[in-house]
Amino acid sequence: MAPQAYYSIHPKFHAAVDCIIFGFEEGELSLLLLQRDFEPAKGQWSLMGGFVEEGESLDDAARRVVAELTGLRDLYMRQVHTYGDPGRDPGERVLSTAYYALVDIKKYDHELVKAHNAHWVKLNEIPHLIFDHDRMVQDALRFMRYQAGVKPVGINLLPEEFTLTQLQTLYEAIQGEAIDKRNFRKRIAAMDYIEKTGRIDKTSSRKGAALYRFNQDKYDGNFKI
Amino acid sequence: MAPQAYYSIHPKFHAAVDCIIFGFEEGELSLLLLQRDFEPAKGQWSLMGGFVEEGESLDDAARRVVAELTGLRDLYMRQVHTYGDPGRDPGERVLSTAYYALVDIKKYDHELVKAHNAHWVKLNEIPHLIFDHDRMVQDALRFMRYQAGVKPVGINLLPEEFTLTQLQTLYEAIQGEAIDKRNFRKRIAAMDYIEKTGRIDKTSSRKGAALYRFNQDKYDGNFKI
DNA sequence: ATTATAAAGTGTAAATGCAACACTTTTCTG
DNA sequence: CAGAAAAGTGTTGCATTTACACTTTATAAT
Repeated sequence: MAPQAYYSIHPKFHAAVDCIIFGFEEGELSLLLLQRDFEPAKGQWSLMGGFVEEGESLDDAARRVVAELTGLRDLYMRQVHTYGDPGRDPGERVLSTAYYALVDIKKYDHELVKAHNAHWVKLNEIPHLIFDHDRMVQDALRFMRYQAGVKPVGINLLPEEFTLTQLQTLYEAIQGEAIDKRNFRKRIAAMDYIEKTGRIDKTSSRKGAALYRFNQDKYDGNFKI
Repeated sequence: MAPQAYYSIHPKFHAAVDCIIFGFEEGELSLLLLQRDFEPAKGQWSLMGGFVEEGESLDDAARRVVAELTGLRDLYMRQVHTYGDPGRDPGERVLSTAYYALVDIKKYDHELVKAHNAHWVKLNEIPHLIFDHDRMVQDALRFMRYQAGVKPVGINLLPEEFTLTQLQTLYEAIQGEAIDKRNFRKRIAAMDYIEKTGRIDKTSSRKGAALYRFNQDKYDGNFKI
């Protein structure tokens, strides 16, 4: 039996990635969703997705797809799950791998987003999405929440410098419940990898709030030895 | 543009599942691994895997593949991750989704396992595996450990009735560290869904140890209001 | 029959971590 | 200069977790 025969008796499938793109604004989490002006499912809402190309890894495909919509590279992205039920895409059979991405909502490319007819939609205002995208969003949200409870991934949703109030509001949005300010600041103070920059943000209060930044090196250092 | 054209300009890929099959014996976790007497990579060690067929979901493919090797159905299985780097399979490009399965090591079909040249290998004696299967095992182990810390999935590795010593030894194997007996039993006592059967196991002690069983209904009930 | 053995089974006290809680400071605006 | 609006700051009680050692029971050996 020729070496290739081992593979060729088996079917092949389209492979896609679908991206759950999280942003944070006005104290709430939002997703960047497409109001599709293209087939299939034209007119309906969906996640941003795309097919995996030859020679492209799944991770690369997900990064490309997010960059096509937002113009942003080097985002924090994680694979969530792969959805493979026959019939999940009513057109042809497609295996789709969901990724979530965290973006600083101040930074995306507005032109690209407009060109794709995409919109930031607050978490509790999300419309029904096509195919199994609703479930993808649920799974991604659960996974992102879990990860945010374990490591400081949420910081990817904020600008490089942020106030403690912003950070707290973010974590309240992620967890979906209020956090005590003093307990929160105590916890942050114990994280030496969240450090004061010395700069002051005057945009949101008269008194001004200290700006902080995430120090990746110090964070990595906590796990050595 | 014909509806199909949307899909057909994109490449298709082989889709496989690879299964990390956990068992528990002699106080240690083991994996059921193949010593391959077939191509590709004949002679090397690998996970049990198989291609996804037409009309078959990923979950179904994983269940089928595990059943082909063990004869067991209705196992506790969870998707871990999908591996899609080009070149991860040196033959042709294959996207592979890893699943872990938990089996009661007393119950598998010895004939089938022998026919596949598969062997139970203790976790700390696992040889190098082909392709990216080493990484799959690491990812599956981490995920299984996490899940075992959150819900009582480990019970799927034990017979239906088990002693508290067996259960403790299992959790020590999963966590990789010793647990205090009195604290462990206190915690179990607080779980009303782990209940005494009234039967006694005399095989491992002169005194005899009470047998317990997992009550799925009571467990589910704990989450209703 | 007695004793030795081997695992099962059992409670308390200290320490740590987590949650609850309210007022002062600062600066700008009117 | 008075008021507003957000930033910033410690302590105490409660709950959870950890540390820790002896008794009980049935069988096997003598």
